[in-house]
Amino acid sequence: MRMAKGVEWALHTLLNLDMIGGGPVGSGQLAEAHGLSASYLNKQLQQLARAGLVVSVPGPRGGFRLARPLEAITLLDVVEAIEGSTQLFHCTEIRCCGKIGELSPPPTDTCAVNAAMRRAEEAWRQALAAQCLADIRGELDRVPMVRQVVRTVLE
Amino acid sequence: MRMAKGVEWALHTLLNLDMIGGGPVGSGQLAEAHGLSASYLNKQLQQLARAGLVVSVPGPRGGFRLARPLEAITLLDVVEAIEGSTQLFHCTEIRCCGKIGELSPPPTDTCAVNAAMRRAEEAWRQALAAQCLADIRGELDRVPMVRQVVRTVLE
DNA sequence: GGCTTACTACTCGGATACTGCTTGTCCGAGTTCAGGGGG
DNA sequence: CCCCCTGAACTCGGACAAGCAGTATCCGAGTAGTAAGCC
Repeated sequence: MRMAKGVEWALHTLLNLDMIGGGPVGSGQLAEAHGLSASYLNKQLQQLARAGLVVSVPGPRGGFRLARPLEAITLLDVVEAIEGSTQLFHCTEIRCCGKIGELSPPPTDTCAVNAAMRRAEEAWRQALAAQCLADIRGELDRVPMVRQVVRTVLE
Repeated sequence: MRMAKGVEWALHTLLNLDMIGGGPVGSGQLAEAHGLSASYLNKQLQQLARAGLVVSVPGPRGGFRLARPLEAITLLDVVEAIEGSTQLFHCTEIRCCGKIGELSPPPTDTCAVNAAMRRAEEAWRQALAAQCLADIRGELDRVPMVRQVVRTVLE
């Protein structure tokens, strides 16, 4: 049970896009900034574009730019954009299978195991939604040099 | 990012082991109760045994039985026993790679992105640790028939 | 009749294949820009 | 001198492989129970 590596890539890339300002930046440059695979990062950026977090500009001098300020992008937005779903536990209703399932009456309520796992996941989702990327940028700005470095690398 | 199916199997099996009472039950019977693969369920039970949630009894009339009451087994115990780790996000320190990494000074603090994800996961872990299997059994007992069915199936 | 002993059947336990998803790569569609030619 | 047209280069976008963790299976090690043989 590991989160896709693309989430980490997307988070850092979104932060970089914010520091550079408004102009679109190509996936090649963004990948080079952190030594990533350009094609694969491009794939993740397409996911972000579909989710409405970035907008893609085709053609030369094109690339990706933020669709909205970091204050309006939560960790949950990014995780859902990349992973597609934040549901960790998938109930297969095994309580209805096998000998126990045959002898038991068809259940009317939701599975208690499923409900308990859902409660825990909801706490995770809320914690993800409570943190926006602007908060992380705030921590990054404690070292003032990083902003300078990003602008130098991405021109 | 899906939780392993074995977690669901383990949770239902632990609940069944509690309803049956004290005697050890073989993985074959436990699997048949929910129409699962006996060999694979056995593998999960071994993980639970290593984690100290159940004790294994070898030989004929052997099997598995609970190592402690359901009040002392949390959802976190089960998830960690099966998954091995509850760390979803793995920071690969890409901030130190590529052009940005070369130009930036070696960081002293922990990655801000990593810290934010850890905070969210901690909320999940706490929600898992706050729920014990006895709570789930309490919900199951609302339908009094299930206890009867389990005892009939597992003899 | 009671004890010992060998055997059998049944269980866990770990080593061994298979499957699906994450990861990674490649090439085509579309667009902007530049340069040359014509009016 | 200005406008139009053609070409090229660069970008995104989706289709196509490789690697790995989760899934599933099988067979061997060990033990309790049983039944036969012996004292």
